[in-house]
Amino acid sequence: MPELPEVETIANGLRQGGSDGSPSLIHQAILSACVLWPRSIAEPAPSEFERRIAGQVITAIGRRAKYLVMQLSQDTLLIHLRMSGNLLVEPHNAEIPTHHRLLLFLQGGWRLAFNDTRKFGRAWLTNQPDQVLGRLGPEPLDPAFSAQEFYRRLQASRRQLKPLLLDQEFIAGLGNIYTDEALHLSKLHPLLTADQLDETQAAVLLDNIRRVLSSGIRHHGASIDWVYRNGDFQNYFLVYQRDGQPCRKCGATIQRLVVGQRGTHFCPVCQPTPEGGRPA
DNA sequence: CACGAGACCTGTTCGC
DNA sequence: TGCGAACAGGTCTCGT
Repeated sequence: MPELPEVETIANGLRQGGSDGSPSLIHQAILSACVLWPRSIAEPAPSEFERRIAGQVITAIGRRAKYLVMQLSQDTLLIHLRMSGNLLVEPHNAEIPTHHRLLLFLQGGWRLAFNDTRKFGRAWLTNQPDQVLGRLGPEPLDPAFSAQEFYRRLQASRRQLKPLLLDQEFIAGLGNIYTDEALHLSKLHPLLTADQLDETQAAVLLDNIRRVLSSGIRHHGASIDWVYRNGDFQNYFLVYQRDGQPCRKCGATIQRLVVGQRGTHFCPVCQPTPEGGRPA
């Protein structure tokens, strides 16, 4: 489910508290933890995770790329939601749903639950978060990340734009939805290679990456199926999962192809096939 | 270096 | 209705 805007929305919700009366998690103490699916804990071992997190206080909640970052009094708790993860604040004694993988029991009768149907998500409890986050590329919404720097990085690669933008070491936080949307707004075919872009196209692409991410955040993310249903950005998709439907810009039929084993959606008229490329 | 396939998982949807 | 295939917001590892 979650790309950058969805994780940002979740982090904001945990920081601010919910409309259902659930509290902000800032300054809350974690009384105890219960690991329900051991492989959801990347490090340390589940038993040590439970022992070590107990008694720590949540001091800050933020996001880096698609990672939720919870600063605790001694350690940092990192959570990556991967395909189907979600975080929920619930009454501590509520019935435990099937796909809950980790529970953190808090003061005041509440618990933080990590729910993850497909079990791809992971949590790290560490005092060296950079060992997990260190390889990530630039944060796209960071104003210090310049168009010139983005162009320089594109020039250094011969990879196709779609898989390159999904590579978290190249730029951190984009996923399948926002990549397809940003390429469409930029009128760039997903199979163009990075070094084919000129400086102007690079600047336009970065601008549109920021535009779709900001719009996604403004709409509290996208809710496509049963997983995460807080946002409505899905109502504004221009290409993602719109194959067979008319392009909202030109009326041509949106196409789908598979690139790097990911469904890829684009308008064949707005985003013409690159020179020498294979037609879609 | 770049790419493709397979793993990791469960659930929903689609075609016959 | 049943049943298998295809597909899903992500990332890692291995082979070519």
